[in-house]
Amino acid sequence: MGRAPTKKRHPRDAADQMADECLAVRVRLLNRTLSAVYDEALRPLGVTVGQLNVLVVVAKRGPLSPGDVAKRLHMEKSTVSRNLERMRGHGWVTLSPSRSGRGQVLVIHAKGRKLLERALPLWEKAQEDAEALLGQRGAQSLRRTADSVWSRGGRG
Amino acid sequence: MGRAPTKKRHPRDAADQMADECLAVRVRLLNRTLSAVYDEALRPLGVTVGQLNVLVVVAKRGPLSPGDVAKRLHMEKSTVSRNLERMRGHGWVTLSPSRSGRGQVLVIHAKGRKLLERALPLWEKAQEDAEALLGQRGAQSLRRTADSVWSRGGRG
DNA sequence: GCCTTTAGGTTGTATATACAACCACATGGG
DNA sequence: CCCATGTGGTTGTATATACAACCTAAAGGC
Repeated sequence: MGRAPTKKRHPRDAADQMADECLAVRVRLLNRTLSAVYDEALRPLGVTVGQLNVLVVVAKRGPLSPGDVAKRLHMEKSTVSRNLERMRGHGWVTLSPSRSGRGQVLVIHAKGRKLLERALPLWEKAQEDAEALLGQRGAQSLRRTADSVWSRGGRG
Repeated sequence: MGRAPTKKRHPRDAADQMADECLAVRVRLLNRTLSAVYDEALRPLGVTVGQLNVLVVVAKRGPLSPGDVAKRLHMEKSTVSRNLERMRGHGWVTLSPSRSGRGQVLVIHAKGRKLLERALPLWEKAQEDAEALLGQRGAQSLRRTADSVWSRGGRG
């Protein structure tokens, strides 16, 4: 057994290949890193960047259903359901049964709008930090890429 | 200067600005989307892409401590601790007290190497799908950006 | 008008993640 | 030697996420 057995000739080890190329490990790293930047900035307001993003959708798209939020953000309906549960607890949004047909409607509340206003400067700071971290090009490309995935999946 | 009406009022709503520019909502979207692609592909093996990524680090970097894994992947030590707990349960790695000094050492097991081998083709399929989703340029830029963040943070 | 189908939401379970508090022990000072 | 300190890991708690199972009520078929 002095020498490397024939099997030894993997052009590259599975581990090497995944480490060098895997897109998942990279997007997950960026997710952790950037989410931490925003969450830290927003902490004084007691809101997370994920919740803020949902709030933005509700604010912009007027009365809409939880299912619509899920579609727009490509999230599981159960995830949205539980996020909204917390947000309703804070009084940022209300959920009421739809008058017309089935389903329910979300509406942003005064408290929610207030939060958006107060969050803006903190968000801007985080956004700057994030941009510095990614670099102009990285940031721009991230936006372009995400927006393309978005429209394919039907951001509408 | 020309004319665009004096935007005396909110130049743009807070919600509009965040929706149009926020990097966090975008990286989070990509994370959900890509992780789903890989997790679905890997499901037959009962491993998640996050676990696979940790396993790759252990495989490549030989015996190393949980803390080293955390540093390398920019994860919380507690997160790593619990991920490893599950992976140890599957027998993919072992954790033993370090002979020299303090701390512990992780080693990949035969089962773990086997898993890497079996995962490779499934991972390749997922990687192709992911690349198709992002586009060549998006994928390349994601790799470049993540790798730069990585080295700054000290991937070494 | 009933009954079946199905869409929209919630609940159960599990992983991933992070912050804070804690614990255990190796190390270093005296 | 023994104690003080600091590092590495685990545990407690909370959010984010997803899949599967379930529930309820609207829609449709007949």
